[in-house]
Amino acid sequence: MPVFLHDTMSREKRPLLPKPGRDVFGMYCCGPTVYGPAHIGNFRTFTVQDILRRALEVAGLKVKHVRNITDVDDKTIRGAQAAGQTLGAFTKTWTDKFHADCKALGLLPPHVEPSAVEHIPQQVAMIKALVDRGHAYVAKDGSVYFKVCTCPDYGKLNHIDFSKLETQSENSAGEANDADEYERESASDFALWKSRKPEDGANFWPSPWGEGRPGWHIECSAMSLAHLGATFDLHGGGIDLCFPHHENEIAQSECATGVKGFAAHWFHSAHLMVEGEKMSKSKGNLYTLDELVAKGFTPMEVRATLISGHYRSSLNFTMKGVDDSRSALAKLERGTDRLLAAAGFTRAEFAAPVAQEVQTSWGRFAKAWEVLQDDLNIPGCLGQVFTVLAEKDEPSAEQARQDISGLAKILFALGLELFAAKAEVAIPADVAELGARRWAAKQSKDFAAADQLRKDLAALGWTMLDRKDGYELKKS
RNA sequence: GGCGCGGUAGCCAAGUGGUAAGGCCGGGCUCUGCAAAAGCCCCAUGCGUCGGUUCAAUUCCGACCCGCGCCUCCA
Repeated sequence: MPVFLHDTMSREKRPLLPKPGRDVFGMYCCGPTVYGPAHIGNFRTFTVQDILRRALEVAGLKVKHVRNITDVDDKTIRGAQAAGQTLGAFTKTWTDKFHADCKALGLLPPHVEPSAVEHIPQQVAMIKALVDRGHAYVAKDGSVYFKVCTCPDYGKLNHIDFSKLETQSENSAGEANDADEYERESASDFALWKSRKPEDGANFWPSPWGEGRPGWHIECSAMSLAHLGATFDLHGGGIDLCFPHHENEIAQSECATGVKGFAAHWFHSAHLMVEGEKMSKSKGNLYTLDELVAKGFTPMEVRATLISGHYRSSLNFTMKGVDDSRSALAKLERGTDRLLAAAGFTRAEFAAPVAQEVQTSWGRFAKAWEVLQDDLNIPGCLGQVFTVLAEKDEPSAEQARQDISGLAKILFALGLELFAAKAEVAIPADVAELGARRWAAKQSKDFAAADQLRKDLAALGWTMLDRKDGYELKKS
């Protein structure tokens, strides 16, 4: 059975399969603008996309996952100038940081990660096609704009009838939407090519219309065309990109290639709230992965938190939520350990299946997989996993082996890596000594002394956990 | 105004026309010198409000209340 997913354009849940005659499922996801560290809101979207890709692979599809790097726009140019760096050096710094964060969060690298700067000739070619076909015009200053009124079905993704729409007098940022100011014929028209301005510094490229740089929307159209063709299977991004970015992509691509059906399926994920509030710079709640790690959370705990809600619902990210995820992951590990013991396997034998390998057995986790396949219901899937792990009857070794096969695939699809080596917390010498003395006191049944030493340890912020044949010191 | 999303226990969060998964927290028990850890058990007669359809609605329909998103470059 294929994976079913809600499609933004048709507003229906539809099966995900490659186009007839193709054997690879092509998916394009709008990637980060590399002008600073990505925040957890960005990573929610990328994590959900990662799980979709993993689930498709577990389902047996060959997937080509393309996710771009936006490395030229207002923010990257301004950032590079503020840092006194070239655009390339500046964006490389943040691209590297993005990759490091992705790896920590267990995101599989996309199969292709195109850079906008490296696809400027393709963008120019696409703009030229739009001009030649009468879908774009050149303004006095050499900028090129897409002429929305030449695209009759513009608005089809967002179900907006643009011919009837009154243009707003200002945008969401409170700035005037003044067509004249931008030399546009209509306020709905958008820039394909921006003529060179002094503040762009060294960041300009040649074009038939003079020096300048590409507009934002055209990047994704050109890169998806270059790597997936005029039509492909799925296009994803955060819900905020639905309009205008994705609407514009459709218009540009379909008008430039003359081929309708740009993306067969549109996949949008909802936004993250933080502690009940919308994330914003002014509120200072744009957490980065580093900030959460500094608070003592592991990236895997952050990942588990980011997927604790359905992708189409906004999720309230809280520190308590990450704490909850920590406890839940620990419970998942204990349950997995029990199952491994019942199957006669070691942790080392519990490896994630290679992506292309399709094992036949789901064991008791068939239901969990079924739930995940239904519009990527991650919380429902995890609920099923816990339900099975909590079942009373001890499974037979054979049953447990089948279960392990299913569980490994589920956890691979979710990208949840268990049993990661915990960071060793250095134990100060004085704490270690108190611990040793308490253990000795306990062994000699001097419980009064042992209790006092436990209190001393607590005063230093440490907890002592007694085992049968030893003890463990943990920071409390 | 246009186009959408959502309101389920203390917190988070699935789901269904036939009587509410799961996680966290909390409580109880077992184990234990103590403390933990672990295991077991308990924890919504209720799913924003009011109507309607139905043998039956949290689930469908309508109205209303509340929260949220996008509407020109924010994942």
